Amino acid sequence: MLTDVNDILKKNQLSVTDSRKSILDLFIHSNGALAHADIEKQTGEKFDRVTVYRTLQVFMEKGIIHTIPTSDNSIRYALCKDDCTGGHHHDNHVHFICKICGLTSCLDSVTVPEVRLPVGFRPLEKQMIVTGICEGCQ
Amino acid sequence: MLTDVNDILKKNQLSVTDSRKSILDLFIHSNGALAHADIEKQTGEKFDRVTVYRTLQVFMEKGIIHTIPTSDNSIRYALCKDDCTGGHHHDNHVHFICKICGLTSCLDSVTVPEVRLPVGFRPLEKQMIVTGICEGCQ
DNA sequence: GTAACTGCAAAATATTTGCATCCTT
DNA sequence: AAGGATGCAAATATTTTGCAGTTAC
Repeated sequence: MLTDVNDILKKNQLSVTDSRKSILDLFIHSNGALAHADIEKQTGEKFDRVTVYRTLQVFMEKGIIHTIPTSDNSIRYALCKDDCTGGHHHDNHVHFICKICGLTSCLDSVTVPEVRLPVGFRPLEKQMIVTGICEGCQ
Repeated sequence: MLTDVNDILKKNQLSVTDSRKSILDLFIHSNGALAHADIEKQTGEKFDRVTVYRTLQVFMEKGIIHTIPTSDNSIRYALCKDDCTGGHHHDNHVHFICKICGLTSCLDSVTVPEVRLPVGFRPLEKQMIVTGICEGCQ
């Protein structure tokens, strides 16, 4: 997996700018998923709120990050693996949300199991979110 | 399962009011999950937006409804089964979202499968959301 | 009658859009 | 130099809060 932000941006035909570098770097060095607010704070509010929105949007379109929906309306974003390109997400891993510290992590080693749907429903993508208590909060 | 709105409200120690009756009735007679906006429209905008917020909140606290998170930030609500009481949700069914018509349904007959998490993660609840094409849109 | 619920107004928050300026290539 | 990205201002949308009047019990 590419870890140099410049390479990742170039590979995705994005011009290399300050905000994109910083935000991408944040994702690479963070061990959990990030909410919009986290990104603003952790970049020291150096970038305009609007820039953060647009950067996240572009990263989503390019398949660099994906969203993790949560039941409390707070969307979080996390890095995709290499095989997610051009908005086609194959993130077949389980997401874990800690009830105590709120840490939202991708359990890359845990694949979402298959399920058998009732007749008439054709599945295309599946997501699984487990909430509980994480390593650090035990 | 109780289907009379008055009974459900009383059983949950809620006073029986117009808005609560109408909104609960909506849930009972709708075959998919509802977003805030759906509820406003389908009640003919008879109730204040704020009342809808507060009603949903109370229904959530009482375990009458639960949320279904979606990746596009649009939370939807659906009726809980009987065994969800006092905010403790045991909705172990899979949720399905149709890519075409947007219908969000609870597949009550499909249970969320077990997964084995890495050491250190203690699971408490799990959710599974499958997106695809529903019966009507095939 | 009293406590709880509603609607209105308004505050607070979140998201989107347009446009002039600046930066990357 | 040209196209794209950013920041600012402002429009729009969403959610929350306070309070006075109304309704359920």
